[in-house]
Amino acid sequence: MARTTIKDIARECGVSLSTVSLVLNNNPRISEATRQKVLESVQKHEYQPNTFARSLASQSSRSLSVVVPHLNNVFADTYFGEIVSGIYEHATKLGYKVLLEMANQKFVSSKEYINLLKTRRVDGLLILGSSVHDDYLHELAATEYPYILVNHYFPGRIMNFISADYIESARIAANHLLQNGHREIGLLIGTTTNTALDFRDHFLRAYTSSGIPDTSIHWSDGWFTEQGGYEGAQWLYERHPNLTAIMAGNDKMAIGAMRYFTRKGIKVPEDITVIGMDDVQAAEFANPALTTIRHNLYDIGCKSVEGLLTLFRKEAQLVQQTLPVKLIERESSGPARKA
Amino acid sequence: MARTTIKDIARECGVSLSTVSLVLNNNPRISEATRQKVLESVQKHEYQPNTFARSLASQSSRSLSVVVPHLNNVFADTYFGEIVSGIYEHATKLGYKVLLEMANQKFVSSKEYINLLKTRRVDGLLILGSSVHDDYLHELAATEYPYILVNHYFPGRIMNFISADYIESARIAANHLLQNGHREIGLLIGTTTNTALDFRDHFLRAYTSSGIPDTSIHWSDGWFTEQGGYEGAQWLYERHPNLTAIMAGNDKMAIGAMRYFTRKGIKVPEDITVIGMDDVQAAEFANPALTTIRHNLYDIGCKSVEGLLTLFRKEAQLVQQTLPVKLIERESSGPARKA
DNA sequence: CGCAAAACCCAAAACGTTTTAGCTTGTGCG
DNA sequence: CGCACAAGCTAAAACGTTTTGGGTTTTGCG
Repeated sequence: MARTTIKDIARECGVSLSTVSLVLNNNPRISEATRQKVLESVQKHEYQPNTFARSLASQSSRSLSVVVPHLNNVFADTYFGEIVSGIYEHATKLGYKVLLEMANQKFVSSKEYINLLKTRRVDGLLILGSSVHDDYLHELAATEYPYILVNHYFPGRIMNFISADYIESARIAANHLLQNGHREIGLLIGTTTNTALDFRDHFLRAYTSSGIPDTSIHWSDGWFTEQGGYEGAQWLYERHPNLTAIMAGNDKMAIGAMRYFTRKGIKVPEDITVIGMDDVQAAEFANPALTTIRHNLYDIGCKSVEGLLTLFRKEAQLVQQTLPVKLIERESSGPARKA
Repeated sequence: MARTTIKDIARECGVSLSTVSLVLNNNPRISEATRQKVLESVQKHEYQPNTFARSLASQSSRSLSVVVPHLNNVFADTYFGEIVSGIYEHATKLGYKVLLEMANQKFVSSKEYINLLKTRRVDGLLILGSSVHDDYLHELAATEYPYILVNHYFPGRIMNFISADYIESARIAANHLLQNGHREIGLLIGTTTNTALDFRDHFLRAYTSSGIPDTSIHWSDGWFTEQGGYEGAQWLYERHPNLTAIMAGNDKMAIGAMRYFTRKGIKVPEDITVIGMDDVQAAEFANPALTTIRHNLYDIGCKSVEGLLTLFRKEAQLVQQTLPVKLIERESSGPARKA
């Protein structure tokens, strides 16, 4: 019942352990004949190298961790889900295993983010949904360990990141709204991420540079959830009933906002335009279908794995990449209603 | 720059490696004095045992794999997401790491499901979203390795599972519809899972045993997605415009169905009732809010981890558990319209 | 044929733990 | 006082690989 080990293969083939190991690692120093012999035996016994022995000896685990934020039911969040899908599929293709981690209190206080790397449990970290308050990231950045901030960044800091272009997103969104005659806008977006802050600033800038006073842009902080969107929309609308459009920081908030308006008997898009961001799958199936800025989260996941690998291979010191975005027009946006 | 190892701790404390190891594993054979001394040194150096050395020596990894089905963007599926959340949080609490796996072609053909266990890469498998066609499961079941089918089962087979009560779900749903006067029902549910088949059979049975002929229940196969729901609703409605209710196999299908009806100008619930199953978060924020049978997926995740542990500890040979469900009435269901 | 260089393979150390049999002490009891 | 036994600790084997310096064989060439 004992597992077949490299030793069994070596014995059967009449070669040394090292030879088998070298074959398994595609080392060119082994002759084709020996290689074949070994591979056959491997096939025959369905031999699988023990990962732990391998990792122990080679000081590398060929795994990476996905670090998600500490939110309720976070894996049910499609924003993270789409990124994780990209990460998983790309990592697997490249022979890497994916571990799950959550950046909760314990993760931070026990410095698990360093320990995972120090113990070589994983070769690198892909950090999702971090916030401006995650100070531990700076400690991580000060080490030599490979990590990447996924769809977040800290302007001016030397940190690895892969992110959608939030500045371009702001421009596109503002243009779309301007072209449709919207002058009084409600901005529904949190303040816990630099991406959101960048978006807000550049959205404002786009409006003011079109000659529209920034007093026309009303802004509400809030969680990036349906609930947050619902409440934010209510807060904004009760104070500014002359709004003709809501621009939300993500699709979930937009969907929450639409829900508020529907409840109130306010029609989207006839009475008010609602625009989201990300283009998660739910956007298409929202009612009405949501106009949004597509961020291709799946692709961001893939690119992040790619970036991590360049760090593994020491092909780069710093990975900083901004990915293109585009407007997806569906049913929830239209011309501003007449006052 | 070398990591501190058990050796360093041993040297500093003037004890042997074994002693340190025993302390770390809470072995009672070590005196309190020595224990304290060692623990202090461990604290001081922020010593972390190397997981791989540990796993290699102890033949156990304290990790488990979540196996999700091979679907596009599967991690963005909130059904799986809620279960994974439960699994992750409960596993972490118990000191287990969580690895991600997808049951794709390669996973099956290369017998990865056995290899993971054989190489002790993980101690057990939690298999989500399996289908009646997943024959590899029977091979797995024939081994001694710990695994659990999550929210799925094979009636009559000796296999470990934890699942919501689909039979009770069928009864509850049927009752709700019967009480609201619905006589012509469209059943929107796949045939790829035994849970779905059980649901369908018992739903039919509940109706026929109320004296309603089974010709009043119209049924459409389909994928468990919004798209599947949309198309299924269309298919059913075009053939049977006298339907007054749609019962969907999950919330996503229900949401897809609602979308179809809204597009068609058919009002939910005034013209037609739509009921989902699972109660994922999107159900609450659907438009209108979806009436559904709550399966508490998060809890199913927790219970699955629990079950796996009883297998690890050999406290049970077989884990088979059915969890309670309940009706959540929201806005999408109501009395049948008058003919 | 002889020799240097190239090709191929191996031995052994290293990776950092767990685990168990057994070795010292110390203790209690007759 | 001597002995049995327990308590506390240790030595050493085991876990299954990778890696590298060096040894042996083969090849090519003069």
